[in-house]
Amino acid sequence: MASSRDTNNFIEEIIERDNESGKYAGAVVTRFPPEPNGYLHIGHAKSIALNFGLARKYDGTCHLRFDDTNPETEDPEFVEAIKRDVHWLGYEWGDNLFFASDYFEQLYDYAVKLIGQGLAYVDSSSMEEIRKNRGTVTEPGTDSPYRDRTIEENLKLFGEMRDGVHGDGTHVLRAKMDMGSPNMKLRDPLLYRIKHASHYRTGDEWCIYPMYDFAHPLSDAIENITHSLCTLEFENNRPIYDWLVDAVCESPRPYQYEFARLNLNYTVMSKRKLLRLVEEKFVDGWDDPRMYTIAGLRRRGYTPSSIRSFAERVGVARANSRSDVGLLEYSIRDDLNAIAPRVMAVLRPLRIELTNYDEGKVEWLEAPYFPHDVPKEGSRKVPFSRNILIDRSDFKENPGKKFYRLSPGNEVRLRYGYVIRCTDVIKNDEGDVVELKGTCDLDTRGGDTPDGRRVRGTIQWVSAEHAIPIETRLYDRLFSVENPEEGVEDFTVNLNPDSIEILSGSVAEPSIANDDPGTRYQFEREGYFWQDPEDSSPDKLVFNRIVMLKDSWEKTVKAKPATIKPRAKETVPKEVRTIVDSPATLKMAEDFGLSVELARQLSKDEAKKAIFDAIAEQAGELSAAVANWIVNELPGDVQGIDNPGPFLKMVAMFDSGDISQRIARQIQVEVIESGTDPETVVDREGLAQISDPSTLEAMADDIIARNTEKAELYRSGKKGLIGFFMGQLMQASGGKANPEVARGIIEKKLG
RNA sequence: UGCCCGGUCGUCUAAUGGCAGGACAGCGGCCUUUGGAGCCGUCGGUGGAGGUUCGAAUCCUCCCCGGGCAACCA
Repeated sequence: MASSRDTNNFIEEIIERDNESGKYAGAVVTRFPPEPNGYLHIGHAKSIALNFGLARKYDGTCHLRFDDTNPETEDPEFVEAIKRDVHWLGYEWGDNLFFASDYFEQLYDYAVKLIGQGLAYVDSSSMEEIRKNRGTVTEPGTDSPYRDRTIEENLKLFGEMRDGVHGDGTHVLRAKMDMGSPNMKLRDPLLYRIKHASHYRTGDEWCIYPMYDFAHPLSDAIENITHSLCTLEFENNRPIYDWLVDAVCESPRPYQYEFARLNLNYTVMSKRKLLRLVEEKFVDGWDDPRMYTIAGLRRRGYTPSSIRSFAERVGVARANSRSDVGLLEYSIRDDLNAIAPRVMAVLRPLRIELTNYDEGKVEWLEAPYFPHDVPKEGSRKVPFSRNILIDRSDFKENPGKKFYRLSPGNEVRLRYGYVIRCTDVIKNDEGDVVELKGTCDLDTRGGDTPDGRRVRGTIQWVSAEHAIPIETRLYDRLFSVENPEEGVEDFTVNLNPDSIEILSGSVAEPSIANDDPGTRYQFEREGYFWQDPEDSSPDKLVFNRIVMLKDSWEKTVKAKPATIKPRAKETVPKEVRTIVDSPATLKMAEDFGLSVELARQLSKDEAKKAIFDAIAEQAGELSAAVANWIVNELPGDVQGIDNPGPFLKMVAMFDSGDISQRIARQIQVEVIESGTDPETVVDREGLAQISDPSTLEAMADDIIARNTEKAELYRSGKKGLIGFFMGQLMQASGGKANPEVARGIIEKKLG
């Protein structure tokens, strides 16, 4: 079976079909179209990876286009931030950096053209009137009184709008579509509005600005985009896209495809909610390492490649979904595991004095940067001395059964160091452990036990006199529930109060002083860390925890928190519905010998019922078979059957077993459309059904002989494999085998 | 309540009428100088009811559930 890596998502399927048909002569041009009004987040990263990834995969190009059509919210600061983020993620747009605002003149010309075609008009209604006339989801809208203005008048008014003679909100340009459309987006969508506002790129050159529905499709068309990918909420806008592009664009034209946006559990994703977190100081800015903005992830220490592989792993589909943030964490661990040097740091130090180790003595022990299973070289020396700092959590005065670390009287190995034993516990007046005393087995330098005794625990440590003080910042999920927005008025009530813990008294081994400040480490047994790019300095080293290590110890200790989610509630119909069939339906069933279900389905479908009604008489005894075929096998786009004779004959041939259903399906379009005698088609193509048992037996023998393992599996109980054998046989016979007979033979032979 | 879209292991995603597969998570084991990594195993799914078919996750009907749409935002 194919793995997820080499199966295509639905967009790749579309592209490959288009490449095969030569629709765009093999060209693939995508685009990432952000509006420069905020920072990019991990959801955008999915879209970026999709669009740029597709271009990369199909040897195409991906444009970076700023959709800057609303001067009131946009800012050049965001343009730079977005460019930086896209670039950081590892994608290049080369010369293909565009701005919708560069197309304003061209878009204006398109609008004029549309007016000239009678497809757009200037509406002078107020905002309230427009809103009122739009109707509701259940009621159609009503036409604007300005809808029938002459082309000349529209042209004049639109020109005046551009020239600034009208005030904000006095007129808009609308597409003349359909105020009665059940799709509300199509009720004469607005194309241009007047805004006497300065645009960050075009200044005061314009006082009318195009709306998304107008600018976006036409910008795609201008740039010769082939596949325009957006999120699901734009689905209802697609008809506008098609309408506009068809109106002004020659083929091959771009097409819009929608996919599901990324949602992550334990966080919020929308720009507005992220903005609230920043503005109300729940976090410390857009690049707070707890934020799933690109800037936040970058500062936290995520690598671009980890985000790309995350996007790859979540995939692309059309079903709304909420991905597990654990998958993102897996992605960064997976990435860093292979590249991050291991060093030792102690987050919450506890001193242990090794009373048998000479005071003032220092040994520099060899410590490899990578474990045996990471194929990378390198090592450094770490100092060992009488006073050692270990993590408080690695000592337990009353250890449980499965606690393998240090406890009074017991041994633990100091990684790359010695095996030590705890001899004394020193407490303060409050009874807190403040220091330990112990001994060091001098024969175990490097960690090996010459006598072969087993030491189960190994912990990290730092020599007290050589320790480098650092601050560590431990991040946890920003929200304490999977879906912060669910069931509450204000999502901020679900904020996790412990999403950050700052430890000012941590220490690290001295070797890190010589490293590049951008180094991502694994602090052994703690997690992946790197220096905070904003707050860390040589005087005060500050480390962010990028992600914890997977910890199966935590899990065994902590009583499983209630991860038990309420099981999907049973779906019981609110009321038991009784289907009441109309007398006409029952009569039809009676008259033609149809099952009630079949009659019901047939009467439900007007087009199919009409087809049946027209030929029912002629069908005679065959009427039930014909009705069945029409309901279940006739393609939905068949409008009518002009010449029913051949079609009836085909059904008869299927009914009598002359041809298989598969073959009948195969030839039905030709038979219906051209009225060819089905017998002619069958003879010409040699499609007669094979029902002769000896022929089929020979085929079955052959297939079974070539698939002995599968046959064995079948015999041992994997009955689903019958489908495999049937498929093989149908393929071998060109679809002509009588399936019923064939199945019987296979089942008998596989016994 | 109108229209549109969707519903496959706990999560994400394949299977395009023919073997329900993969990844993450979980569980168990092996290994281990990181309670990491790795390796092996395992648990686990087609929302429901009918219909068509030799055969349905896939096609048809009805029901249930979820999402989107009534900004001069995108």
